Amino acid sequence: MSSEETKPTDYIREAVAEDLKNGRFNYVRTRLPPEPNGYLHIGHVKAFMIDYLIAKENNGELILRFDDTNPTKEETEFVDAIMEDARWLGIEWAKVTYASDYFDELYEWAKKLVLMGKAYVDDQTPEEVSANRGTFTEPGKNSPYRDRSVEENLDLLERMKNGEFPDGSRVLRAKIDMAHPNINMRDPVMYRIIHEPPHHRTGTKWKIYPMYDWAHGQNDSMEGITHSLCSLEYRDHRPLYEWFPEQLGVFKPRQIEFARLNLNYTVMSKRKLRRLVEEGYVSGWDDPRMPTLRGMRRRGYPAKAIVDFVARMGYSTVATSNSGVIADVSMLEESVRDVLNKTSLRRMGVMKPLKVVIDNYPDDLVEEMDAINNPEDPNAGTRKVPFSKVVYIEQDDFRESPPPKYYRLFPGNEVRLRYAYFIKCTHVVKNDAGEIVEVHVTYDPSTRGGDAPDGRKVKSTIHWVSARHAKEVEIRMYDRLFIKEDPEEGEDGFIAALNPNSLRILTGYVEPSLSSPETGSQYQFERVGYFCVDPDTTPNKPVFNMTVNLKDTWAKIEKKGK
RNA sequence: AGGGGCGUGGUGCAAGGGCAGCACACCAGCCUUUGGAGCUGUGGAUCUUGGUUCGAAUCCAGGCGCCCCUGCCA
Repeated sequence: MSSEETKPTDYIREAVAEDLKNGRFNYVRTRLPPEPNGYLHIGHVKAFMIDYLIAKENNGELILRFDDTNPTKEETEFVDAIMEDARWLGIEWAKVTYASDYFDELYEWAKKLVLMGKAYVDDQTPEEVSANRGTFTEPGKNSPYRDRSVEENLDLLERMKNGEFPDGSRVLRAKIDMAHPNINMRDPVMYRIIHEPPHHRTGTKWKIYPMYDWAHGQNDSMEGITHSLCSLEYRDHRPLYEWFPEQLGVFKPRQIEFARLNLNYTVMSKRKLRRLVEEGYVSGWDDPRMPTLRGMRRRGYPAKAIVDFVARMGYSTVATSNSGVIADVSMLEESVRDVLNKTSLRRMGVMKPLKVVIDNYPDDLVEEMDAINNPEDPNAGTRKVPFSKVVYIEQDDFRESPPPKYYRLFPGNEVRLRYAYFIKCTHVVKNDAGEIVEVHVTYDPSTRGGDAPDGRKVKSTIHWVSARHAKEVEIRMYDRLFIKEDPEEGEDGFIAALNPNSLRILTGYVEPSLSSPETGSQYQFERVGYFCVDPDTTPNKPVFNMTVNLKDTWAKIEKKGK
């Protein structure tokens, strides 16, 4: 119906449609192959969404298959975490499988290859294997064990499997072409020996484990995956991906690659994220500054915003950096604002309080002002906000001597306190250090609610909180984690590029309707930004995370003036 | 250097022989009880050289540039 509903199209969807049309496949099945060794981050979402959507749009199904082929790296805890994050995004799958489910069958297929003379056991040391692989410009050398008899290969492979040989002593290799210009085709390793630790699912049953190229493609085939979507760096593996099922005479899925998603001002590599956590630069994997889904969720990014962002980004085969593309975080932030603007309840909260005394307001009077909960959503209704003689306003909303184009409060100027009254500044009170501690104003009683009966206008409306009704809260203001657009460059460079001000903790005041907020709930603090209630909240002390600020036109003007 | 991939405003994507368009960013204005939201408008791009063609971002050739590949990681 609306233009938003027009189906996005791209070369991947086109390829799938074509395969269906010309009969290469008569159904669609995709797979999500995360390795359970880390938490999901925004970069993963791109792959998750295309796999999910391609299946969904074609009435097909998605299989979530954990790629657990290396017991030295994988942990069960990540299996649950990955599923939880994927569900949060709204991804649905037909079933969950594990590469390890297919270890037996895969082993049979390997023996078949040995029988065909297409695979052999190599006794070279890892160093020899590496040295004999050749270089980009020189061909590799055949292993001296390359032409063993089928019987010997079968026997050795069986004994490898049974744990008769130590780690690293032998591997099973595909027999392809040691002179192939594509290094992946130079007799790639299929199985290596790993005794410890036990596998998280198969325990100590296996002493050999399949390599990615051997396991992944064959698992795709076994599961009847039609479209195996992966990132650009696997382009070079495609000949091998196709070679195995070709030899075996089994079902051949189609692999299609796309550019990975990176964001500027952040790092995405597992290793670097881990360092941030382990060395305490952030509070954990769910630190609101992390590009992990857990971090973004805690920060208050709606799943929909992340999904929208990735959809807006599109798919391509452009490789700007690290097999992918570097998106501008402002696009993500705009998606977040887009969603939150429509859904968030408005509240008033003061981040950096400045005391304002309304000299002509009765000392003990308290009035209840009507405030709109969400101008974007009439159904959200209104609420009462208490008003009294002393209020807090934002320090930024007052200047003793206003710069050009400053419309807010300054001596002699009249502004509106949102939903309350017009006030006019008369004078300020300073402490010994010369800092302004109180601003004195008078109010116009006829402007209750915020409109002047005489029709006069004010150029500015500012937010406020009644001092005696205010609830003190902790406010965590976030900024980008890194000061450099590309902190990835260099090994240690990213630590040096950390933004020292990525977290600032403030003590602010919020209106009483927020005195015991529910963890996870989201609000817009008017004129400031979107905030969500952090799990660190206690009944005594609510903690708010700034999800994203509102666009700040004044800040822009001011910056330009300097 | 060998193989593979890719070059469209600042960023991310469209257009696939026929007026280079969208989103974000940027700039100007309108509107406003959020300097928010919304609305209107401006500026800015086809890596380069040559070829094919009435016509090229698109097809061809050369050049240049960027990304990936020499794990018993995925």
